[in-house]
Amino acid sequence: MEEHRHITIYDIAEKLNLATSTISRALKDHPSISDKTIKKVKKTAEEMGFVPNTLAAGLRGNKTKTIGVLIPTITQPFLSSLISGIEITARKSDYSVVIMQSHDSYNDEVNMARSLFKSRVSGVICSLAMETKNTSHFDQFSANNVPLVFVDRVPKGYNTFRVVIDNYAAAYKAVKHLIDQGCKRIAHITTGSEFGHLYNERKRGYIDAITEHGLTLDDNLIITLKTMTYEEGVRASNKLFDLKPIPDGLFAPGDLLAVSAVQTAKKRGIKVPEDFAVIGFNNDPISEIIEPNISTITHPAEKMGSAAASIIIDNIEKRREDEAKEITFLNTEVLIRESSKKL
Amino acid sequence: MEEHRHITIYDIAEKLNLATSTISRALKDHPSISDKTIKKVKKTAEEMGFVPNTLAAGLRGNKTKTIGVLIPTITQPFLSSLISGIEITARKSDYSVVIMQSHDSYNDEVNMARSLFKSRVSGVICSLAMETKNTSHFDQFSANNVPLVFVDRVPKGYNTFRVVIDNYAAAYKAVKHLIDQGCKRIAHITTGSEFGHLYNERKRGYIDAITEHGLTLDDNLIITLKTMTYEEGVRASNKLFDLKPIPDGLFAPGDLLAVSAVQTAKKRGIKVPEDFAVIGFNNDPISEIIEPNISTITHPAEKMGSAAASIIIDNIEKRREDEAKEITFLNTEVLIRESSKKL
DNA sequence: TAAAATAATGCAACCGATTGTGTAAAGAAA
DNA sequence: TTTCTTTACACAATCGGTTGCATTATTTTA
Repeated sequence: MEEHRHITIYDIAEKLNLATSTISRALKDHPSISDKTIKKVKKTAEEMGFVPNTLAAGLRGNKTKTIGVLIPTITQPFLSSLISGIEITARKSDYSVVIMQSHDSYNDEVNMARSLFKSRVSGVICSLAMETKNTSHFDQFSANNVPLVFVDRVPKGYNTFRVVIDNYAAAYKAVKHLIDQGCKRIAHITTGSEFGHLYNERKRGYIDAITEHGLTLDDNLIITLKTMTYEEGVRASNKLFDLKPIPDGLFAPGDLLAVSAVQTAKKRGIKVPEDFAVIGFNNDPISEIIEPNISTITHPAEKMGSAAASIIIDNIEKRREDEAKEITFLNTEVLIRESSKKL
Repeated sequence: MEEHRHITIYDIAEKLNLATSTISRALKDHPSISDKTIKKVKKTAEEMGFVPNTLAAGLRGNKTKTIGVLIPTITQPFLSSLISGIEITARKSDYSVVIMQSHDSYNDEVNMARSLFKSRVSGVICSLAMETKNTSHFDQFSANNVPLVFVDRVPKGYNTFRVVIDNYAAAYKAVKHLIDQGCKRIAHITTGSEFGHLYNERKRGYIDAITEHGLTLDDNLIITLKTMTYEEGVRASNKLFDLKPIPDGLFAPGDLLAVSAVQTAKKRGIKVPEDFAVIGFNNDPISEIIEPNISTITHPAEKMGSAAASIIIDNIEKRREDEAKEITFLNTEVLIRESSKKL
């Protein structure tokens, strides 16, 4: 295991009595280099164990073939699938993926954005931290022509690419499904977030579905949580089950919450779905394992990651015009399983 | 959103009538620069919006402050927690983390290792692909003094850092616990892997615990699976439940398998833990949500990631001697929950 | 066969920060 | 005041590919 210096194109050039420019071009099949030379150079490079130095190339060309990913956390099924999609797509075009977790902290997000910028990433994919209200820390990317794609948790009124689902429509579909199953008093769990936010959109979908189908909106059936943890879900569920006539349905904007509701119901002897139908959101792995397994809304995490990565790459390679920062909507579907199937 | 060229130390140097070397040193508080100059330089850099170019620094110093992570997939709770630990620790020392997924493919792993090497990562953390028998594709790192840490799925007889748990001991403890609960015919699910592999170590622990406590080893109680999916787990469980006297306990080397067994048991009217006690492995989130919740072995994923990252960083910053490529063992504990509590 | 056109390769600047060495300026000791 | 130290900064090479332009070799056309 002796340490040996990296082989460079200079070494190859010297050995073959050629110029480094020729080596550089030969290695990437430049048309102005003869086939004979190309073959010879590649063979020698191989023999000498040449490994191109990405840094040098990146410095010269000011592009790093690296995508920065800035998300709240990677230990959530949705987000880890998202990254998986990004990574797979990036890799196909030989891009690397660097990950940073904001842990939903605004300050961390700001610092990490800076850090990504410093490392000259070729593009950035971001799902905003919960705390983030202001997105000016992303201006550095736009100002320097670094493609930026927001995914899932996107800012409003910021002119960049966005890859999202239609949260309003998805929520509407979910609630509509419960109504179709005969539910009359449908509860909802949400989180206090400003207008336009994903959870707010879902809430809007819930409200509209209720009112547009002749049901009455009951504020007592809407529980607002600060954090969407399992424990909080249990608290919320208990609150709902303490109501005089308990609700007969629940639209939870996340599967973990749905699970907590189902389990709390079971503990209190409330039958799911007969007495209490539940539909979640995301199609997390757990939703199909729990018993009864949970109806949910599919959330194409991996596809979203893939789409985001494609936008970045196409934009860099200029296969796509970068005039319009369009929004990409991906499809969601109602996945009916046991927890909501009354009929 | 006009595009503006990046500000460099040359720009600062020109503005202040100083040499770039002075700027460079001033920015990092070099002792040979006067405080006055340092202050002036930093202020100007700030004003001009200077962002250091990591690439240039990396090229010059041949170090990138980047840790490459090469793992089978990130969508497994254990591995995403591992990455989380790596990222958090790396970030504290201002290191970036690039992720690649081998998807348990040997070829992908080889290519990705190359790719990481090309991008001159400062260190590599790897959990081996299932397919991987041969680790020569990691020689390039050792040969060039790039610290390499294997985590969890580590190769045998390869002189690098390793961060692992004692799989043998953990399995032994798990089975011992079942025995303590009164189990006599304990089943085990495993996968066909060579000697020294993690699953094999767990199997060894299982076998020794059985034999050393006066129980008889029964080959029919050991099911070997190709892949450790939920569906395969159901198949394995059904096989076990088809035996004349069914086993009265199961040590599953993963929580998903344990869950599949518990649920299959319930479907067949077998009571858990009364008729069939189950203990899993990893302490995946699902294990404490499922009902009955599953006893398991804690697997300190995030700590392992943290430890691995620390080894890399300490090694680079030479805070640690890099002579001995020691093995770091992290603790595991038996987490007793409902699925195994007979007493 | 000379001139023109094309192909193949070389030269050298460049990307931006780092750092060993050299030098001028300022202060201390003689 | 002169000499010796420090202190503070400048010079210039370096990391390793990349690329515009110049030059030489080869082939085609006149």
